[in-house]
Amino acid sequence: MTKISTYDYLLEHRVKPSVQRLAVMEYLQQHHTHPTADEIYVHLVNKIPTLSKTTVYNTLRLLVEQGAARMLTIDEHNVCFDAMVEPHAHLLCTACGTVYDLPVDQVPVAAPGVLPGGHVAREASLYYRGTCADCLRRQAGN
Amino acid sequence: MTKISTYDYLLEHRVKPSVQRLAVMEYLQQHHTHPTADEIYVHLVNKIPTLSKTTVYNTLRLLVEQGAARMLTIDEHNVCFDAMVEPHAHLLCTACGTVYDLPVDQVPVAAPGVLPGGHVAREASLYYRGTCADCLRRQAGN
DNA sequence: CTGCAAAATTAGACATTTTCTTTATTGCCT
DNA sequence: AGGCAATAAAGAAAATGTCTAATTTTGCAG
Repeated sequence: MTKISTYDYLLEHRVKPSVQRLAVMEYLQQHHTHPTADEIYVHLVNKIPTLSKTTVYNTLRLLVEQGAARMLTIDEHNVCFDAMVEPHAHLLCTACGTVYDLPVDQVPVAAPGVLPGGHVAREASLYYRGTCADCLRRQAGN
Repeated sequence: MTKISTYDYLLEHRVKPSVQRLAVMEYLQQHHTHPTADEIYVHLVNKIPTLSKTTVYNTLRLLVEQGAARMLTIDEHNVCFDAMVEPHAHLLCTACGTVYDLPVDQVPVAAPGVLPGGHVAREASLYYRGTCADCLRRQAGN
C-alpha cells in the first residue's frame, strides 16, 4: 500500500483542497489524539491567523460526509475526530479522558449492513468506557 | 423474574428514593424513547412544578453512576438516557432522529472486561447510524 | 489580462446544553 | 422540638456548536 499525500487524499474523497482543509486534514493525520474541533482550531490558528472556528466546523463536517474522517461521540462533552476510517473500536478512559484506538483484530467490531427490523446501518461504532492501563497503574500506586 | 417497584429498584441501586428521583426513574422506565435531560424535565415539571433542571441533571448522573440507567452518546447533539441496563445495541436514524433498541440476540454486542493493552472496560456500547425501516419506506414512496 | 459568478472563508453574534454557586428545604436522629 | 446532613431549587455562568451577513478567493470565459 502506497502512502499518498494529504492533497491527493482529499481529492480522492472529492474534497477541494484549500489551505484550510489541508491543514485540518493534516492535523488529523499527524495527531492521533482524537482532537475536538476546538483543539484543532487552537493549534491551527497559530499557522493560519485568520482561520475561523466556523471553517474548522464546516471542514470537519465535510470530511466526515465525504468519508475522509470519522466523528466520535464517545465523550459526552465533546464530539471528537479521527483520521482513521478503517473500522476499529475506541476506549474512553474516564479517569484521564484519553481516547484510545483498538485495532479491529483485537476486539470484535460490528459492520454496517441491514439490521433486524429492516433498518439499514451506514456505520457502526463500538465504544468502551473504562480505565486505561496507565491510570490503573497510577491508581494501584496510591 | 419478578417485576419490582421503581422504589425498590432505586434502593437496590443505593439511590435514596426522593420524589424527584422516583419521577425521573419512572419516566425512564415508562417511556422507551431515549429522552434527553431536557425532555424529561419538560414532562415532569407539569407534575412537579418546583422541579429544577439541575435536579434532573444531578439525578441522571446519579442513576448512571449507580448503574440504574444508561447514558447514550449516540447523538452528536444530545446525550440521552435509557432505563434498560442489560446489554443491547442502538441505532440512530439520521433521517428522523429516533433511537432504536436492538436486542442482544439480534446483533453482536461486545461485553465489558479486560482489553488488549491492559485497559479495563466497565461498559461497552455498540452504536449504529443509518436509516430506520420507516424512513426507508417513506423515501421509497417519494 | 479583466471581469463575473460561484465557492469558500471570516467575524461575531447567537442559541443551546450543561454546570456551578448559593440559598432554601426536606427528612431523620436524638 | 432542635440540629444536622442530604437534597433540591433558582439563576447565573460556562462551554460548545450554529447562524448570518459580509468579504475574500477561486475558476473560468471573454
